[in-house]
Amino acid sequence: MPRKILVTSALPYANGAIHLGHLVEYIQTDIWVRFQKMRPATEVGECWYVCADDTHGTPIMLRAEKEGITPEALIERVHGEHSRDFAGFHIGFDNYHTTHSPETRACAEDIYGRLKAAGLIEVRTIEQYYDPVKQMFLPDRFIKGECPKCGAADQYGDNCESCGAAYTPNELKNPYSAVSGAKPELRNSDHYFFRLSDPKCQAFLRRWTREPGVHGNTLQPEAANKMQEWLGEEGENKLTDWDISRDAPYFGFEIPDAPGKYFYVWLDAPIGYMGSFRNLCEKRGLDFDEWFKPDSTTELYHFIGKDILYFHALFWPAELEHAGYRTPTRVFAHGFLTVDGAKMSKSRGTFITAESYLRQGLNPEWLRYYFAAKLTDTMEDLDLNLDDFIARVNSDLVGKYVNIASRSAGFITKRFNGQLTACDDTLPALRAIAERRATIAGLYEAREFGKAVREIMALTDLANQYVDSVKPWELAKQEGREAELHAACTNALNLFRQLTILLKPVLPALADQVAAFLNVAPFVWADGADLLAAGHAIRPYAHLMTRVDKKQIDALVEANRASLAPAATTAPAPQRHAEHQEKAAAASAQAAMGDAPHIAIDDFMKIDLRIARIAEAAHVEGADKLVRLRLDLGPLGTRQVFAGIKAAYDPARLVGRLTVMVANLAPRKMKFGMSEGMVLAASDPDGQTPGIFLLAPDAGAQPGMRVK
RNA sequence: GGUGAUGUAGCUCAGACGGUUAGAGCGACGGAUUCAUAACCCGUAGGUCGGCAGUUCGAUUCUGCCCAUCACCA
Repeated sequence: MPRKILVTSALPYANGAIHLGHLVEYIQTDIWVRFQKMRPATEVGECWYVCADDTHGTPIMLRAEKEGITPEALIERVHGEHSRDFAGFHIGFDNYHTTHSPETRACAEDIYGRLKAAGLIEVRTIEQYYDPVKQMFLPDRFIKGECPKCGAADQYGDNCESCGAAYTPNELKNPYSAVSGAKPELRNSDHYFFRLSDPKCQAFLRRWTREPGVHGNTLQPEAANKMQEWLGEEGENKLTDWDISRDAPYFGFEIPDAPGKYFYVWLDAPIGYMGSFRNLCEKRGLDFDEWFKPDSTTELYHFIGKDILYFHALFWPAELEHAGYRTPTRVFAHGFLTVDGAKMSKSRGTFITAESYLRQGLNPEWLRYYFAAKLTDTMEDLDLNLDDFIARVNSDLVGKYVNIASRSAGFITKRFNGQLTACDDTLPALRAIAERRATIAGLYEAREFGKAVREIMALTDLANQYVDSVKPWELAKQEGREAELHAACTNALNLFRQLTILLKPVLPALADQVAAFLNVAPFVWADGADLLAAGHAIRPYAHLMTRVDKKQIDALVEANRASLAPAATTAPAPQRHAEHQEKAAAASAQAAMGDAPHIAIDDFMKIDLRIARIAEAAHVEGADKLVRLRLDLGPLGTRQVFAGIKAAYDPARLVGRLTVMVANLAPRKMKFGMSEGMVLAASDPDGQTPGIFLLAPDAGAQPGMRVK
């Protein structure tokens, strides 16, 4: 029976631009889907690729408000932007829908209803902070205050970034709303929970996460390990119930039997896959139930980033299972993108948007090829090294692959009227390709694109070696060797055609150009079994791909560096999914509020800042971030201080340095000993610019001097 | 803080159920060539396989600890 395959990529949040980090996933998925679609119909009967914009939640609501438009208008605009960007990179969705759709609403209500009928929905009253000015309940991320453990100011409602303590928002001291700045009030509210802690959910997940499956394990080994951590040991019941409702005002779907309550954005995001597919079914006359009934023989694959494994490997399969639907066949998690070895950074210009890449005139297939060359089936991060990118694309794609056509087509056109002769099917290079085709297909299927590309490039080298061995340019100068020249160039073009078929999942547009140049129909995988017939006429060769110019990359980086300067408010958030967006939106809401209120000089004078000489510095065994310092304050004696600067400073290099410390901070007992003060260091609160920078006085300052 | 993953030539990455000389591509260097938007072909140099300790006849490959990077959870 031919396989029937449904594939999804994670839904991008409708609150920001598509960037290169997103594209890793869409390109990975698209390559896999295009490979499946090239397979013979006897093997893969149908393959559908659906996605949608993730449109709900507080961040969308607040963003729209700030822009002075309705959420609907915002998400419609962003849908247009996202669709344009994806099309630009040849992401071939069969349907790109939105979660704010009748189909997704119907699916969400249906799943909710079935879970409720199964006894897995529970209503509980929870106490939550309410913003009296904004008249809304505040998500944890939108509440800030002082850490109950260490007293650090401006910490989020869930954990302290200063000391790492975890707590609930109710424990924060002097809380304030990150939206309005108002002092929030605790109010009761009924919330709806999905009872993930129910024994049947636990049992199901324990089984599902380890399922071998007909088509392979549901999860990659590393991901399965991760799940073990969340599930805990047998009988440990570590899972807790999941709060799936939010109070009005909220942009989303109102829960059917609960006025004023809305489905939490993360509930309807995965359901958006279903909604998008249901919409496709209506357009194409497909049978939705065949794909989603519990015993469906169709295959369902989700490509996701490793950050959202939690939602796709716990909540989502549990929801589907207990609502009486099929569960995902497999979930494929990939790693994150770094640029030149570091997180994408706006200040360095490596936070590159899809739009800017295309607008600078860079070829999208360069990036598709580069990502393909580095993609594996694991969750490892992937590095876009810009110099490597230039070298790899220029060398592999232009220098090796395209060059084969470029160096042989001219002779065919000029000397043989565009007509080919018979291809030598005993050619070793051709044989090698025939031999490796099945292996390469297996690598595509297994999402080992890097290995597939390496195989294909080795074959490409063989093709160039062949051309070099027959030396068409010499044959061309000799009388009576026309037949040899004709055969050599015909062979080379056949090799080129074969390689193009192998590369088509990665380079779909280029492959279509090649098909047009060779005057044949668009390629499918099975075309690799044939050769071009003698007498077949090709079209004149036009260069297929230009080289990357370093200047283009420099311009791209420059464009992205400049674009964020004007307003932090419109810059896209670094993370893409709702959960993270809340934090990002809260941060920008905070920034928009303006500076903290002034303090009096007396307040400042309370802080006893002193020049200190670092007398000793040592690693703290077992601590991730701390360095133990012994500070010499001259006449004031010495102090032991633990400083969270390990990431940026090697203790050996600190000894002897002068810095500034808070000398009258209350001593604090830490796991590793007493900390009797605090050294001053600068860092970017948003974490966009990495690094910690210790303060240092100008020459002449002496230990113990007061700083004011 | 806990957990999972990663750390191999200048760069990007393979690989090794532990076993004589650790691989590829790019880059560098040398040669050859000129059909091809200087591409291609042949060759050379480059690594104490993150650090320390242990298991072993033998470890880069196994174990432990440490360091660094990434992610998630709390």
